Amino acid sequence: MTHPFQELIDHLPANARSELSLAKGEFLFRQQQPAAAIFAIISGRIRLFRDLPDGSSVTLHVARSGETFAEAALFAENYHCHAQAELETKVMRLNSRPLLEAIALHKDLGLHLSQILAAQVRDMRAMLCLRDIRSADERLLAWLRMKARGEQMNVAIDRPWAGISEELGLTKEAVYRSLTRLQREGLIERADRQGRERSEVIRLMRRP
Amino acid sequence: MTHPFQELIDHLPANARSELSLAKGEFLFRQQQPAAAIFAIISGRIRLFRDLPDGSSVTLHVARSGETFAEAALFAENYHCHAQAELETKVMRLNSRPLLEAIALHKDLGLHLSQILAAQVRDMRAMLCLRDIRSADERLLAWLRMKARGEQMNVAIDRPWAGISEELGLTKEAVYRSLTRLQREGLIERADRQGRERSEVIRLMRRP
DNA sequence: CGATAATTTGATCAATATCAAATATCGTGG
DNA sequence: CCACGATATTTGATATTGATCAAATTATCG
Repeated sequence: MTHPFQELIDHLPANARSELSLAKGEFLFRQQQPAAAIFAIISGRIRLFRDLPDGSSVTLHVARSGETFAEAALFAENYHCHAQAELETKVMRLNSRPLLEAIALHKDLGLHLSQILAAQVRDMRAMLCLRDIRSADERLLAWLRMKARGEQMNVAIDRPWAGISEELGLTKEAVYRSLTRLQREGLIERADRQGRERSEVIRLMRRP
Repeated sequence: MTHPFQELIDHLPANARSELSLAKGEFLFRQQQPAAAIFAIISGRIRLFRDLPDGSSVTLHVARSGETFAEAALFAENYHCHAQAELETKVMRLNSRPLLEAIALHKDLGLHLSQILAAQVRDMRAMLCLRDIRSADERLLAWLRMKARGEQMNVAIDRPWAGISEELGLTKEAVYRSLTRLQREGLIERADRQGRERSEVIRLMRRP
């Protein structure tokens, strides 16, 4: 798995990064603790949440395999939330200090970091936009359109629909049913279903 | 209105920025057109959407007053979507060239840009997280908790609930009803309702 | 004071969540 | 290669909730 940060990582001294393993329930860092690194998930899942003065807490993010998190910690004195492993989890740790030094030295890196973050902003805005679509069919269709590549408007589905459903903010049942409806209405075609590559391709049909 | 980009803007030569007025329906830029600037909305609303090979289109974002957009255009050859004013709209335009030059010169600016973007990423992740909460009451409560400041857990509401409802992905009716339910259950208190400052304060009650 | 926008309450409906269960597929070890 | 368990996909029945449409009330601003 190659992270968006890969190029940054490659320009860092070896001692700037390390790999950590966390048991389920273990904390990667705690709210208030001095911020010293940002992270990328290799495998597993980390929940970020904040304790509030009234004793309650709010979840701010659940980071999954391949994702980075705590980027804002680069610019903060302390972490503003807890990071707890929800599963046995492996993360890559990038120390702020050498990262900032590398950026100061090599100004392309700073821009590159901005580029990575700008892409994330763009993608997340699109996901938020999707969430504004109330109808399951329309939301799924919009998601497929965003993912579609090429003149053919094909979308390769490379992971279980259950995960995609979560991303869409729908239950898996709702998504499966939408898929059948969209297919029945001729808006999509499903192919390669049986392939041993455990992958499926959705083709969007020309029909604005 | 002070943008997050303000500090960046202050470090730019005057000719790097300009203010544009768009009529309702007018395009700020078009998909495929060479990318030459990023923008911040002064007033009005801009919809970003992409045309797809099959003739359909998807909305990627609706940027509102105070927001910036097209940041990724800094790093792209061409715009990857259209930007169209949904209302009469004023935007601040920041030309990519001088912006990139200023960053190359003054490396703090690059970091500062990263910082702005990292904050946006953090905030948007939190908003996405909110959307995963299905119950209107819970979602609103979580939003209030995120916004709450200080030991007192007060939230200043400085704009109509209709706008907040949209941000939450709920209708205004749903939000008003949630507010009364939460109040009835003693989870929140509403104060300063009548104030001529047209603002209201929600106080979260200690009750984890 | 009148006009406009914001807040509130009500009734109804449609859609998705939920719970349950059947079928299909995949991966693995024998 | 096959059997078996785990995971993924699919379909069904039902309930809940928020969307929608409507309308009343209240606040805000000239």
